[in-house]
Amino acid sequence: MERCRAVAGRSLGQLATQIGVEIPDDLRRAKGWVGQLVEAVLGADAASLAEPDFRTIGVEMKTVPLDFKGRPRESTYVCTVPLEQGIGETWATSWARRKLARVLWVPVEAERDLSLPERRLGTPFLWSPDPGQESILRTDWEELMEMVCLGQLESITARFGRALQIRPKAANARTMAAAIGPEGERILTNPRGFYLRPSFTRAILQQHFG
Amino acid sequence: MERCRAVAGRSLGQLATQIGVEIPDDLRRAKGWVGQLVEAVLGADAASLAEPDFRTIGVEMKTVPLDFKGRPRESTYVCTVPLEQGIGETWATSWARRKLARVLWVPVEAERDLSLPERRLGTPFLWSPDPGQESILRTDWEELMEMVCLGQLESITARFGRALQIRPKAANARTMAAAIGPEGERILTNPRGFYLRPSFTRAILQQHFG
DNA sequence: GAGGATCCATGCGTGGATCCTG
DNA sequence: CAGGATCCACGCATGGATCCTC
Repeated sequence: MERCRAVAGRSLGQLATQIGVEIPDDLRRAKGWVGQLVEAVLGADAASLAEPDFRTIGVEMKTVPLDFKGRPRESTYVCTVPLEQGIGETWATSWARRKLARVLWVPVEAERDLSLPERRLGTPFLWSPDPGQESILRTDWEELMEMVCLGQLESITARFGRALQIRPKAANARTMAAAIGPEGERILTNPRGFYLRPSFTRAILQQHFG
Repeated sequence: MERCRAVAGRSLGQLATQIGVEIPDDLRRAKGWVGQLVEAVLGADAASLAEPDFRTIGVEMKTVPLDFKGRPRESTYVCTVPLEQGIGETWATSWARRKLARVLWVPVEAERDLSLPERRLGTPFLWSPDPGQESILRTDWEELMEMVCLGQLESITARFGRALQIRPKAANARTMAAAIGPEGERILTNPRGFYLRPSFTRAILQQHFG
């Protein structure tokens, strides 16, 4: 948290210079660049720094791109959807719940007309779902995973789920992974991920910053 | 087979120059180099050439390093041992049998005092196990896999098996994979591979070249 | 605006085998 | 000598997310 206070208000340009990484022209070919930069600066795993590993303290870091009004511009990727192994799982044991149990949110300016180097970080903060939020997440997860397990994956769209949605997550639409089909058979389909809707993330930010 | 005739007798130096790859000083840091060179020259998968894929004709290629008397200097790696998934398998359905069903053997000079560029290829030839060889392989495989499935993997040494043996196959001894333990529990152990003993490979060469 | 599609970095497993010490 | 240990290349999956059309 000390390191978090130290980065609040700094620009991506300053941070990139500080750790000596090159800044891409834009994010089209480097979509995860901001997240990886911030991980490195804060000393998470992905950086090969001799710093404490966030996993060892059970904290997941997520950057959240903000528009000029401070609202999330994008959904937040959570984890991949278990397309075949989901049958024995429950919300309590799920990968999604573990990922969302303790999140370090890092707000980042992300208006398109703001160049990458001049975009600044907000103040990072730790969050865990309150009972109401956890209940919504659990309900969404259970409804979606029930469909997945019953072979109804193909009829799931991103419109399902109040807070948690399922969307494609792959290099491209030709990428295939095994899943359960309508008759219980094995089918090949595009890999999917769980994502948090911007409206949900927005509520978290409002809850914290008032 | 036409391409095979064309490479017989050529040196590794000639072949490397032909396809424009650099020759390492020795094989210590490039153990698979010879195999990958020959694959590329013959137009197998691994080469990104627009040539027929050996997999499409069901042929596995193996280089075999020879001493000055024409005897194999090393064992031949076949495939990894299924440490957890072996229970439902039989020799008939096994990965090892598929790999060994049709092999293109490529003899290569490999005396240590022969420099890499001057080592020459012998004449490659296609081989499939004859009934006697298949019987030996099947027996070895069945005995070894029975031990693996019964949780006796840790007591298997490279001394087991007439033709097919099990030895470590990993980056190093710290690499771990899941396997079945003595009480049927899940244990972590070093990954293993199936290998053909040099004596078996030697018999194949004698059978072919007389 | 948001659903569907896509992009890069990196770790891990497989496939190519040979090294090396008791 | 050969059993046990190791090394590189490369593909694929995961983790970091944003792009890009309706």
